[in-house]
Amino acid sequence: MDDMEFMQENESPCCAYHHEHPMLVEDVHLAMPQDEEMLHVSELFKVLGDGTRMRILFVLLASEMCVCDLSETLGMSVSAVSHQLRILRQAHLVRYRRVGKTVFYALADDHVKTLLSQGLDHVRE
Amino acid sequence: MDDMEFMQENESPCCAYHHEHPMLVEDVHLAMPQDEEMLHVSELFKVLGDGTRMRILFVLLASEMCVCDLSETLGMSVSAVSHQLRILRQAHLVRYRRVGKTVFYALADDHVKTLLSQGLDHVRE
DNA sequence: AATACATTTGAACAGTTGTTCAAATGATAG
DNA sequence: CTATCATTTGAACAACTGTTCAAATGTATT
Repeated sequence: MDDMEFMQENESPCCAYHHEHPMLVEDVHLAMPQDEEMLHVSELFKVLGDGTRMRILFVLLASEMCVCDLSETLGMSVSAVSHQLRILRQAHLVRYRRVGKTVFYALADDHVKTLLSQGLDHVRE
Repeated sequence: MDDMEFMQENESPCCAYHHEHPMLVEDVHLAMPQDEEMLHVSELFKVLGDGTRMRILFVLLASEMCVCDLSETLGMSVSAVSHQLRILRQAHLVRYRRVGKTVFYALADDHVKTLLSQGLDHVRE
């Protein structure tokens, strides 16, 4: 019955199991990363969460490539590919180097490879 | 000069480095996962790519929780949380169990924990 | 049954996203 | 400097997404 008292102290009890452990909600808040950091993580995944960008990354996993070859490999316009490369660049998922008029793109680092294979593992599980 | 001949055989050369290795585009296609599989991966990441869903997952990383406590912890309406839980369920990122009127949600498996910490690692790097 | 509770669902709306098309860079060669 | 090539950028548009609100489930209690 002490527990019931505890539960009624809270402003908005919402179910019989509300705050099963009375401090749970507060504890969870303390254990969680900061909101800002979680939002950064979700922004990273949002960039990975597009079919075109994912296909670009898997192409680059196989080989560094210039924009026009990417365009041909994916069967999309150069412009569409370039727009997506911009988003991948901003998320630090790819790096690029310029050689004359041509720009070659590649995966930024091994971290990206890990994310891709993690994703594959999950859907193949 | 043999290389140049090779390059000119291709229908749409697009830059001086087009098909630097003539078979590159074909090779890449062979090395890549099937399109359908890559799209599955991007759908997984798309689900992870939302701030609300990411916060839900980090709460559940700390503790299994009922919908109303999730709602309170996140400062959002029960309805909004439930809509997002549905999406997380469909992606097999969470599981749930019913106890009376209450429904408790938890992370589906350790695979999800790995994805979350991978994401954190990447943004903290 | 009737009521209350916890959650889910559907429709609607504003806000976001990806592609296309046309125009603008940046780089090289003549 | 002009022309050409590879890429980037901006604006516009249709398609999609997340929240809200109201109504509908499902579950236990009386």
